[in-house]
Amino acid sequence: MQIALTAAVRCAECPIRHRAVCARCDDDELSQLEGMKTYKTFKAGQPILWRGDDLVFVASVVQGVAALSKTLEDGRTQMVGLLLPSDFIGRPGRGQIDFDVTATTDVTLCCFERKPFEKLVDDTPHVAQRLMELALDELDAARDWMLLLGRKTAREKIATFIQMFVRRTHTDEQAAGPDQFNMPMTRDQIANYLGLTLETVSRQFNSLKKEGVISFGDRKTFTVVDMAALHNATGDDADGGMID
Amino acid sequence: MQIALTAAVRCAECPIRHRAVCARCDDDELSQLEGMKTYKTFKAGQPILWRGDDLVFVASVVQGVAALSKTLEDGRTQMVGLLLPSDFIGRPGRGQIDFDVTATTDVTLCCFERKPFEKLVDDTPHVAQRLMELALDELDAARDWMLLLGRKTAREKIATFIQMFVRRTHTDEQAAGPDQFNMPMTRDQIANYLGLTLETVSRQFNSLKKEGVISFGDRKTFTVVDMAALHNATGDDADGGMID
DNA sequence: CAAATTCTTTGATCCAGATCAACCTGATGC
DNA sequence: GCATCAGGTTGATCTGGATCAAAGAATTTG
Repeated sequence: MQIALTAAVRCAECPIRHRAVCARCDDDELSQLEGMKTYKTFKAGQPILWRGDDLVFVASVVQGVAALSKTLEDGRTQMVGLLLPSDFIGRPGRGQIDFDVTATTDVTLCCFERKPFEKLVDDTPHVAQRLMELALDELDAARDWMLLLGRKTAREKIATFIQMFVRRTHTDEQAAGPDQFNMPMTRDQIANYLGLTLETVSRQFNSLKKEGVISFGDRKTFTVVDMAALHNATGDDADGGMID
Repeated sequence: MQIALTAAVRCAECPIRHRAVCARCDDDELSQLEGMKTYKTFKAGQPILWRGDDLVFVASVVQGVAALSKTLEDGRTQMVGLLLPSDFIGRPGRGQIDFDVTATTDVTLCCFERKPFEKLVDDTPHVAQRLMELALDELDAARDWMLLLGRKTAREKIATFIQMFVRRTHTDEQAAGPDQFNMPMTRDQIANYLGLTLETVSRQFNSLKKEGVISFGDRKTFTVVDMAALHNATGDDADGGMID
């Protein structure tokens, strides 16, 4: 889990920091792909990609939240990744994916055809390098999540989730206050991300609220009242394991 | 989780397939690093790297098993990766790691200094590409494990673990029979990998044995008697989600 | 605005797996 | 050979979260 958002620069043509595609949008690599860019939108709940689909497009999330998830034979599912604005779908050399991608909220994607994108990657070493960096970030995040799923209590899972979400969110434009943030996911979706049930998620949220660690007015708007207490509840040690 | 072992070729100089460093050892990229290569061995239980350590070396596992693990403040730990022979430690651009690496059995590593290795990566596009591929394989494996940790029952976890282990192992030289294999990990280590306790691991192993799915003579030697039943017990659907 | 629908909360009960506690078994050393 | 010790098994009990159930909000629809 990374604290710092990458120092990505806003692409001149695009209402989004292309965190994944390009950490230095000012270098204009992506301009080579201008004209091949299309926006697609998906309604909350809609599938974006199914497991096994051919990846015709790669895409940046412009707005909204999407989720990567895996399902067992009998229907139990587990989210294995969250895609927030600036996150990227698609990797060089991978024409298929092994998970479903679903719109968690209404989502806008900025899509590029796979072919020219791969050519760009091949021709531009530092873009390739940047994509490697991002894959490794995802790997780190996945491993943090493995620790959470394997060993944390329900309370610790919720606290970790809130902390992660605030960190990924609170520099964004839509941040309404210091540690206030919008929670665009339902209890059920959060449960799927944390390996819990929705009832347990609800109970733990309310217990953190009762203890004055967080508070929420509107059901979608949270404030972290006591950041230190929240961190304490995560079970992580002091620095939270951040590398960069 | 990948079924197929990569078609890596044995390096002329090295008693190991350099699965990670080089899928085409016959192209001799690694020969550029000859002379910088050192072997290091670690006794079972010994730490290899601590979280936060600077990575002076990158390394291939030649023999034995090592584990990546993460620890909570109060000592609970979770393995977040297994390193079997031919697996690789160290990524281009990452000078530090965010987990501990420990020898699970006695381990031999083939180490290269980080600096010349990174230069090799920079100068050799298809090695860089290969490393990206491997990072993505690890990411896939991590996500499979997230599903396991978050949603599978103890029985399903054990069955999945055995299946994974057989698949990663049974083409190796040391494989004694068709589906017979050596289990170099203790119940405790397996528990740490699966997010269980050692007692539960023991009970589930014995219950699978009682049902005739597996059998074991020596405590370290297992045979999968009924592969179909084993797969059935994993909770995964038919093809197990393999991409390549 | 009422009705329908989708989320959320809250309570009661249950159970898979953790925890606690012996005891067993095989390997290593002296 | 016996002692020690690290791992493994097996049983009894406990408990965190799941499951089942029902009753509130909020939001959407007509």
